[in-house]
Amino acid sequence: MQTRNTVQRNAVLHTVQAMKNHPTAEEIYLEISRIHPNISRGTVYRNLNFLAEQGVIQKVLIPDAADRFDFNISEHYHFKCSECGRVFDADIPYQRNINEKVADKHGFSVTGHMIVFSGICNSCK
Amino acid sequence: MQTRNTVQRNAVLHTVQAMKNHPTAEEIYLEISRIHPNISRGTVYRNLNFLAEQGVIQKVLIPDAADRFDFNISEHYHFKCSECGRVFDADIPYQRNINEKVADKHGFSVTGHMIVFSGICNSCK
DNA sequence: TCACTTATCGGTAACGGTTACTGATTAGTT
DNA sequence: AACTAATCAGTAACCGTTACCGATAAGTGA
Repeated sequence: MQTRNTVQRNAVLHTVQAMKNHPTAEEIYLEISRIHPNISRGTVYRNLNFLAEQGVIQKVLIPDAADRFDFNISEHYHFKCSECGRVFDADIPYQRNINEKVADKHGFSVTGHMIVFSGICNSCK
Repeated sequence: MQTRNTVQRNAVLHTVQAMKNHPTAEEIYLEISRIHPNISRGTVYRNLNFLAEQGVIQKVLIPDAADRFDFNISEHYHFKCSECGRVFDADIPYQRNINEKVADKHGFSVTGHMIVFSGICNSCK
């Protein structure tokens, strides 16, 4: 199956790369709509998942909230403000060793982990 | 506001404490239905949230899946099998220090964090 | 022991976020 | 330029969960 370079797909990619605030699919849709008023939510969702699948962007799963999308595809963690709901990067080193600890303890084959911190962000306190 | 000791609330509590597999609300509902066939899903959800709010049980948020409920209210981590979707405890020490690292780095007031490991469980590999 | 109040109930509708379906387009090949 | 199938816009359906409603029953106080 060949993949195509559509204006919609490019718009989704460039919008994610331009928005550096871990936007939700809806926020990305609203942003793109300003330039492509006819784009469909379904198209945005489809391409976000496609691009994340390809590894060009990253899908960030936030508990109890809509998924976020990140131009930064490196392994890193996030902080969610319980007041305003905004998501920020948590710049601490990736804890690669804890994967092995869990693997050793339980025998699972551990492929990765995610960490989400919670608390109050600077502008909320 | 007084709180009441209803048969439904007790059934929800005891069922969570009896099921040690991080059940979802639906699984708890199905289990209780065997003894209380008329209980409503809404009642199960309401009481699960109530009991979690009280700290009697723990709500475990799993990305991209239904919430789980845990009789074990201590701080601990979880592993989700990407094959069968089951959730297991990940018995490694609670990393209390990383909260401070994030707080120091960003200035946020960090109240906690969650870690979810992913990979393949023993019965799936 | 019996009202009385109101927390909680069962049943169902609505919600938010996301995916699946449809027939119509359109990108990339030949 | 013609062709084919990936992708589109639009909309319906999905899943997990919460909100609503009139009915029920748990705990008080007389």
